[in-house]
Amino acid sequence: MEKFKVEINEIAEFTKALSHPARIEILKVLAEKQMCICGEIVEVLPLSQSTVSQHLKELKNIGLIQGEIEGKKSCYCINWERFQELHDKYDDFFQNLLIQKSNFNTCC
Amino acid sequence: MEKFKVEINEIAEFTKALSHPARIEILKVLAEKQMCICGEIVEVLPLSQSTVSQHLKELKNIGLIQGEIEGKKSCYCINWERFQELHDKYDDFFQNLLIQKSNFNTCC
DNA sequence: CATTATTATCGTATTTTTACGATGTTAAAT
DNA sequence: ATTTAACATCGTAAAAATACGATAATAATG
Repeated sequence: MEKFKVEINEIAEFTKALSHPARIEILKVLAEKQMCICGEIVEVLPLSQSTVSQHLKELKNIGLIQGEIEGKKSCYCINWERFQELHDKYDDFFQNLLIQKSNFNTCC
Repeated sequence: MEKFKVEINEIAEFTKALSHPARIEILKVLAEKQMCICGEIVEVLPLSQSTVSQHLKELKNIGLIQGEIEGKKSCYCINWERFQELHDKYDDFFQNLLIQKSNFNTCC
Protein backbone atom coordinates (compact mmCIF):
# COMPACT_ATOMS: atom_id res chain seq x y z
CA MET A 1 0.00 0.00 0.00
CA GLU A 2 2.93 2.35 -0.56
CA LYS A 3 1.63 3.41 -3.91
CA PHE A 4 -0.02 6.54 -2.61
CA LYS A 5 0.92 9.35 -0.29
CA VAL A 6 0.34 8.90 3.43
CA GLU A 7 -2.29 11.63 3.55
CA ILE A 8 -4.32 9.99 0.83
CA ASN A 9 -4.01 6.58 2.42
CA GLU A 10 -5.16 7.85 5.78
CA ILE A 11 -8.29 9.33 4.33
CA ALA A 12 -8.97 6.17 2.37
CA GLU A 13 -8.59 4.08 5.51
CA PHE A 14 -11.08 6.30 7.29
CA THR A 15 -13.64 6.22 4.52
CA LYS A 16 -13.12 2.50 4.16
CA ALA A 17 -13.94 2.00 7.83
CA LEU A 18 -17.16 3.87 7.15
CA SER A 19 -17.92 2.15 3.88
CA HIS A 20 -20.36 -0.37 5.29
CA PRO A 21 -23.85 0.57 6.54
CA ALA A 22 -23.48 -1.67 9.58
CA ARG A 23 -20.47 0.26 10.78
CA ILE A 24 -22.17 3.59 10.30
CA GLU A 25 -25.18 2.31 12.17
CA ILE A 26 -22.95 1.14 15.00
CA LEU A 27 -21.46 4.60 15.34
CA LYS A 28 -24.93 6.11 15.37
CA VAL A 29 -26.11 3.77 18.10
CA LEU A 30 -23.01 4.36 20.18
CA ALA A 31 -23.38 8.12 19.86
CA GLU A 32 -27.00 7.96 20.94
CA LYS A 33 -26.47 5.70 23.91
CA GLN A 34 -23.06 7.12 24.85
CA MET A 35 -21.92 3.59 25.41
CA CYS A 36 -23.41 0.16 25.24
CA ILE A 37 -22.62 -3.47 25.51
CA CYS A 38 -22.15 -5.64 22.47
CA GLY A 39 -25.51 -7.32 22.91
CA GLU A 40 -27.42 -4.08 22.60
CA ILE A 41 -25.76 -3.40 19.27
CA VAL A 42 -26.45 -6.91 18.03
CA GLU A 43 -30.13 -6.48 18.93
CA VAL A 44 -30.43 -3.41 16.74
CA LEU A 45 -28.55 -4.64 13.70
CA PRO A 46 -29.93 -7.14 11.18
CA LEU A 47 -26.81 -9.25 11.41
CA SER A 48 -25.57 -12.15 13.46
CA GLN A 49 -23.60 -11.72 16.64
CA SER A 50 -20.35 -12.88 15.09
CA THR A 51 -20.71 -10.56 12.14
CA VAL A 52 -21.38 -7.59 14.37
CA SER A 53 -18.36 -8.51 16.44
CA GLN A 54 -16.29 -8.41 13.29
CA HIS A 55 -17.52 -4.95 12.36
CA LEU A 56 -16.83 -3.78 15.89
CA LYS A 57 -13.31 -5.07 15.54
CA GLU A 58 -12.74 -3.10 12.37
CA LEU A 59 -13.94 0.10 13.96
CA LYS A 60 -11.72 -0.67 16.91
CA ASN A 61 -8.71 -1.32 14.70
CA ILE A 62 -8.81 2.13 13.21
CA GLY A 63 -9.47 3.55 16.67
CA LEU A 64 -12.93 4.99 16.10
CA ILE A 65 -14.33 3.03 19.01
CA GLN A 66 -13.04 1.57 22.22
CA GLY A 67 -14.08 -1.66 23.86
CA GLU A 68 -13.52 -2.79 27.37
CA ILE A 69 -14.47 -6.06 28.97
CA GLU A 70 -16.59 -5.63 32.07
CA GLY A 71 -17.33 -8.92 33.66
CA LYS A 72 -18.88 -11.12 31.05
CA LYS A 73 -20.05 -8.14 29.06
CA SER A 74 -18.15 -5.94 26.67
CA CYS A 75 -18.66 -2.21 26.82
CA TYR A 76 -18.16 -0.12 23.69
CA CYS A 77 -18.05 3.58 23.10
CA ILE A 78 -16.82 6.08 20.55
CA ASN A 79 -13.29 7.40 20.86
CA TRP A 80 -14.20 11.01 20.22
CA GLU A 81 -10.68 12.27 20.08
CA ARG A 82 -9.76 9.88 17.34
CA PHE A 83 -13.08 10.46 15.66
CA GLN A 84 -12.38 14.19 15.47
CA GLU A 85 -8.86 13.60 14.26
CA LEU A 86 -9.95 11.47 11.35
CA HIS A 87 -12.96 13.56 10.54
CA ASP A 88 -10.80 16.68 10.49
CA LYS A 89 -8.30 15.14 8.12
CA TYR A 90 -11.10 14.12 5.83
CA ASP A 91 -12.67 17.54 6.08
CA ASP A 92 -9.45 19.46 5.46
CA PHE A 93 -8.88 17.47 2.35
CA PHE A 94 -12.30 18.07 0.94
CA GLN A 95 -12.45 21.70 1.90
CA ASN A 96 -9.27 22.10 -0.12
CA LEU A 97 -10.96 20.48 -3.05
CA LEU A 98 -13.89 22.83 -2.76
CA ILE A 99 -11.62 25.87 -2.68
CA GLN A 100 -10.41 24.92 -6.12
CA LYS A 101 -13.87 24.94 -7.53
CA SER A 102 -13.84 27.77 -10.01
CA ASN A 103 -16.89 29.75 -10.96
CA PHE A 104 -16.49 29.58 -14.69
CA ASN A 105 -16.30 25.85 -14.65
CA THR A 106 -18.87 24.60 -17.06
CA CYS A 107 -16.67 21.59 -17.65
CA CYS A 108 -16.92 19.29 -20.63
CA MET B 1 -29.18 -4.00 0.51
CA GLU B 2 -32.51 -3.21 2.12
CA LYS B 3 -31.26 -4.11 5.55
CA PHE B 4 -30.50 -0.55 6.53
CA LYS B 5 -32.22 2.79 6.29
CA VAL B 6 -31.86 4.83 3.14
CA GLU B 7 -29.93 7.58 4.88
CA ILE B 8 -27.37 5.15 6.24
CA ASN B 9 -27.04 3.44 2.89
CA GLU B 10 -26.46 6.70 1.08
CA ILE B 11 -23.65 7.66 3.37
CA ALA B 12 -22.11 4.23 3.08
CA GLU B 13 -22.24 4.44 -0.71
CA PHE B 14 -20.47 7.77 -0.58
CA THR B 15 -17.75 6.61 1.78
CA LYS B 16 -17.38 3.44 -0.22
CA ALA B 17 -16.76 5.45 -3.36
CA LEU B 18 -14.00 7.23 -1.46
CA SER B 19 -12.62 4.10 0.16
CA HIS B 20 -9.79 3.58 -2.30
CA PRO B 21 -6.73 5.85 -2.45
CA ALA B 22 -6.81 5.89 -6.24
CA ARG B 23 -10.28 7.39 -6.27
CA ILE B 24 -9.34 10.05 -3.74
CA GLU B 25 -6.28 10.89 -5.78
CA ILE B 26 -8.41 11.17 -8.90
CA LEU B 27 -10.66 13.70 -7.20
CA LYS B 28 -7.64 15.65 -6.07
CA VAL B 29 -6.19 15.79 -9.56
CA LEU B 30 -9.50 16.77 -11.08
CA ALA B 31 -9.97 19.55 -8.54
CA GLU B 32 -6.50 20.91 -9.23
CA LYS B 33 -6.75 20.82 -12.99
CA GLN B 34 -10.46 21.69 -13.13
CA MET B 35 -10.79 19.05 -15.78
CA CYS B 36 -8.58 16.68 -17.61
CA ILE B 37 -8.54 13.88 -20.07
CA CYS B 38 -8.26 10.29 -18.98
CA GLY B 39 -4.65 10.02 -20.11
CA GLU B 40 -3.51 12.76 -17.78
CA ILE B 41 -4.99 10.90 -14.83
CA VAL B 42 -3.43 7.64 -15.91
CA GLU B 43 -0.04 9.35 -16.10
CA VAL B 44 -0.26 10.47 -12.49
CA LEU B 45 -1.54 7.26 -10.94
CA PRO B 46 0.57 4.15 -10.32
CA LEU B 47 -1.98 1.94 -12.00
CA SER B 48 -2.69 0.64 -15.44
CA GLN B 49 -4.97 2.43 -17.86
CA SER B 50 -7.72 -0.14 -17.57
CA THR B 51 -7.68 -0.03 -13.79
CA VAL B 52 -7.87 3.74 -13.76
CA SER B 53 -10.76 3.57 -16.19
CA GLN B 54 -12.55 1.28 -13.75
CA HIS B 55 -12.06 3.68 -10.86
CA LEU B 56 -13.28 6.54 -13.02
CA LYS B 57 -16.37 4.54 -13.80
CA GLU B 58 -17.13 4.02 -10.12
CA LEU B 59 -16.82 7.70 -9.38
CA LYS B 60 -19.03 8.37 -12.36
CA ASN B 61 -21.64 5.86 -11.21
CA ILE B 62 -22.19 7.63 -7.95
CA GLY B 63 -22.16 10.95 -9.80
CA LEU B 64 -19.08 12.49 -8.21
CA ILE B 65 -17.51 13.05 -11.62
CA GLN B 66 -18.71 13.57 -15.13
CA GLY B 67 -17.11 12.31 -18.28
CA GLU B 68 -17.67 13.43 -21.80
CA ILE B 69 -16.15 12.06 -24.95
CA GLU B 70 -14.45 14.73 -27.01
CA GLY B 71 -13.10 13.36 -30.19
CA LYS B 72 -10.92 10.45 -29.31
CA LYS B 73 -10.27 11.82 -25.87
CA SER B 74 -12.43 11.68 -22.80
CA CYS B 75 -12.78 14.74 -20.62
CA TYR B 76 -13.48 14.33 -16.94
CA CYS B 77 -14.37 16.78 -14.22
CA ILE B 78 -15.92 16.90 -10.80
CA ASN B 79 -19.67 17.28 -10.52
CA TRP B 80 -19.55 19.88 -7.79
CA GLU B 81 -23.26 19.96 -7.19
CA ARG B 82 -23.38 16.28 -6.52
CA PHE B 83 -20.15 16.48 -4.57
CA GLN B 84 -21.67 19.04 -2.23
CA GLU B 85 -24.84 17.07 -1.89
CA LEU B 86 -23.07 13.91 -0.77
CA HIS B 87 -20.55 15.73 1.35
CA ASP B 88 -23.37 17.59 3.11
CA LYS B 89 -25.24 14.41 3.86
CA TYR B 90 -22.13 12.89 5.29
CA ASP B 91 -21.41 16.02 7.26
CA ASP B 92 -24.92 16.36 8.65
CA PHE B 93 -24.80 12.84 9.89
CA PHE B 94 -21.49 13.23 11.66
CA GLN B 95 -22.26 16.62 13.08
CA ASN B 96 -25.28 14.98 14.67
CA LEU B 97 -23.04 12.35 16.14
CA LEU B 98 -20.76 15.00 17.57
CA ILE B 99 -23.66 16.84 19.14
CA GLN B 100 -24.35 13.78 21.20
CA LYS B 101 -20.88 13.73 22.60
CA SER B 102 -21.35 14.37 26.27
CA ASN B 103 -18.75 16.02 28.46
CA PHE B 104 -18.81 13.55 31.30
CA ASN B 105 -18.18 10.69 29.01
CA THR B 106 -15.22 8.82 30.37
CA CYS B 107 -16.63 5.69 28.84
CA CYS B 108 -15.77 2.17 29.88
C1' DC C 1 -8.13 4.22 -46.87
C1' DA C 2 -4.74 2.67 -43.54
C1' DT C 3 -2.63 3.86 -39.34
C1' DT C 4 -2.32 5.68 -34.92
C1' DA C 5 -3.96 7.39 -30.56
C1' DT C 6 -7.23 7.36 -26.86
C1' DT C 7 -10.27 5.23 -24.05
C1' DA C 8 -13.83 1.77 -22.65
C1' DT C 9 -14.87 -2.84 -21.98
C1' DC C 10 -14.05 -7.89 -21.55
C1' DG C 11 -12.11 -11.80 -19.50
C1' DT C 12 -9.96 -13.36 -15.72
C1' DA C 13 -6.86 -14.08 -11.67
C1' DT C 14 -6.10 -12.69 -7.07
C1' DT C 15 -7.27 -10.65 -2.93
C1' DT C 16 -10.41 -8.79 0.31
C1' DT C 17 -14.82 -8.36 2.41
C1' DT C 18 -18.84 -10.03 4.25
C1' DA C 19 -21.47 -13.28 6.65
C1' DC C 20 -22.61 -17.13 9.57
C1' DG C 21 -22.41 -21.26 12.52
C1' DA C 22 -19.52 -23.56 15.66
C1' DT C 23 -16.42 -23.35 19.23
C1' DG C 24 -13.66 -21.35 22.97
C1' DT C 25 -13.34 -18.28 26.99
C1' DT C 26 -14.51 -16.09 31.01
C1' DA C 27 -17.38 -14.41 34.60
C1' DA C 28 -21.73 -14.56 36.85
C1' DA C 29 -25.52 -17.34 38.65
C1' DT C 30 -27.43 -21.41 40.63
C1' DA D 1 -18.83 -27.22 40.95
C1' DT D 2 -22.10 -26.90 37.19
C1' DT D 3 -24.55 -24.28 34.34
C1' DT D 4 -25.61 -20.20 31.92
C1' DA D 5 -24.79 -15.81 29.59
C1' DA D 6 -22.01 -12.69 26.84
C1' DC D 7 -18.74 -12.21 23.75
C1' DA D 8 -14.55 -13.11 20.75
C1' DT D 9 -12.44 -15.95 17.58
C1' DC D 10 -12.05 -19.72 14.15
C1' DG D 11 -13.19 -21.92 9.99
C1' DT D 12 -15.13 -21.33 5.86
C1' DA D 13 -18.28 -20.21 2.00
C1' DA D 14 -19.85 -16.75 -1.03
C1' DA D 15 -19.63 -12.33 -2.93
C1' DA D 16 -17.28 -8.15 -4.17
C1' DA D 17 -13.22 -5.41 -5.16
C1' DT D 18 -8.97 -4.82 -7.36
C1' DA D 19 -5.77 -5.21 -11.00
C1' DC D 20 -4.08 -6.13 -15.55
C1' DG D 21 -3.53 -7.57 -20.40
C1' DA D 22 -6.06 -8.08 -24.49
C1' DT D 23 -9.42 -6.46 -27.40
C1' DA D 24 -12.96 -3.36 -29.27
C1' DA D 25 -14.51 1.11 -30.66
C1' DT D 26 -13.95 5.52 -32.47
C1' DA D 27 -11.93 9.60 -34.09
C1' DA D 28 -7.95 12.02 -35.73
C1' DT D 29 -3.85 11.77 -38.76
C1' DG D 30 -1.15 10.75 -42.57
